Amino acid sequence: MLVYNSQNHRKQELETIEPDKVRMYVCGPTVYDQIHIGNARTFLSFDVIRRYLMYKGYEVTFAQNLTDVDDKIINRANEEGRSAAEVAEEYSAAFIEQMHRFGILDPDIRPRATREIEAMQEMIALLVERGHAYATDSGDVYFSVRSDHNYGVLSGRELDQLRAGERVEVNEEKRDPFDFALWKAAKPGEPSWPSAWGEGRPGWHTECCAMIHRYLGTPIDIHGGGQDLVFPHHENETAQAMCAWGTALANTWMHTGMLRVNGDKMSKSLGNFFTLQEILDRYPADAVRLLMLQTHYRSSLDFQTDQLDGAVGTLERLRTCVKNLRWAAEHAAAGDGALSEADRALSAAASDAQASFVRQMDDDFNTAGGLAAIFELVTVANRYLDEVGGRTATAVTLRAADTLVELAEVLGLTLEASASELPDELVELAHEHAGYEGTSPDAAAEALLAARQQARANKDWGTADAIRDALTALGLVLEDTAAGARLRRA
RNA sequence: GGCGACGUGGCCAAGUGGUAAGGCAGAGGCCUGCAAAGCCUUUAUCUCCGGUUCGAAUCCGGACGUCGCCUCCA
Repeated sequence: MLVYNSQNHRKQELETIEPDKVRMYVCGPTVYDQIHIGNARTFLSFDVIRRYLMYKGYEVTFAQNLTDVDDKIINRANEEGRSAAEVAEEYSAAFIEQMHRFGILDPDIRPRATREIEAMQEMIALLVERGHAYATDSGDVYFSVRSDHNYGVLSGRELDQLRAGERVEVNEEKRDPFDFALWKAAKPGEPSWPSAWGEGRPGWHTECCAMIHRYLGTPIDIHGGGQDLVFPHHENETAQAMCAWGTALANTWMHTGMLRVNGDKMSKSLGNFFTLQEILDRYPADAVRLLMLQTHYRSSLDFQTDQLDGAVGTLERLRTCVKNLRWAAEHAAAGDGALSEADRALSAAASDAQASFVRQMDDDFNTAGGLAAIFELVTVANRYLDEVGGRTATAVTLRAADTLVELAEVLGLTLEASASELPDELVELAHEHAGYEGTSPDAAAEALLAARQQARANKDWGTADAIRDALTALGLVLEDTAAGARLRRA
């Protein structure tokens, strides 16, 4: 399978360090606020990438950090008059909760910066020892970009070019304006840890690097993040790894495209800033997922809320198709076992969908193409149900349903909810309309459907519609199919 | 100023050399007592110009336009 490596701008055959194993790391959030849908898009992309690698049979070890000590956290804590640890804890929990809501699989390893101080200090000490970092009188430790002749390899930048149009941060202690902090001396009241360079805390670029080294070993197969992290974050990470351990940090760098909202860059000043929580409060997680996956992960994604309304219906179409297939298989008239031409066509379509899905996803995780493969099977399946009526071939029909469910699952989309129970109100309703005397909602439903069928047979449309309207009021949809009437949740 | 991405039907979006996937929305039709679900039909030569080629949305050059990064933003 081909994977685009943003370090050399090429799609390359994925060759893992260990056979059939993938070690991957994706930069997690700085936990100072609710994450927004731009963050969510990145995490979703890597969730699907991970799921697909597993689907292909790789044993994936996935690590993602929580940056729980940082300027932004400290600022927020100061504004709110509480400790940085409290702020970090609140938003760490919120992040994990929202990831669960969004259907993102938990990482195998979720290190937190504040618990990895020792590993970071070891790395910093090594960099100082090798002449790639230096401590200042203030107690900061900086990485010396000029000491690394490879600096810029990831982002394709050169220090001197950067300098041309760049305003320079005034800091007389730095040897070069682009030197970045590995360790920051603590100011009063800030969280800090003792070190050889005095009380302080780690710099952002240092965290990921040290955690990767400790938990996954370097190099890893895939390192991911948003495109905006290429420079300076990932550039700095790879520079540290190379200088500290003499190894690349990652063989493949993957970066997701930025998300915009209704045509504009998402920003608080424009008022188009959405948190994941807000969106998931308004729309089903799978609809958001479906919409995002219709765009390739490397493209910028214009997030439009009116498209989201459409995605809700699209998702329903997928689920309805699976339900209809299952229903048809259950209610199929017994046949002689021979497959008709239509049966064989459906069977072939299921195979084709599977093959096409893999072909698309093998090409740098083309989820839009993968979805197209799924929809093509949906269309064929619906046509099949339309044509054969009640004479479906059970095995073939179930296989089509299974294929849809399986492929969608690779994308993290759930097409079949666990069977939900019918509401108790049906009993009362059945008593009223059908003279039902029992207590089982299921039996009540059957009685109601039977009563309505009788009314329809008598052309008593008023009664038939009254029953259907009452069911609708309970959130149930009644559908008349070739094989009889059926109930489903709205 | 430097680095990079992109410009495909009303909207979104796949597609990197052989005559344009898919989704949403719209229109017409079919099925239905009416619905629901679904089916069928219907809308593009790919920003523009030039070049390479038997042949380009796809390669090269140019123009116009949009966007991202270069500020510890996924």
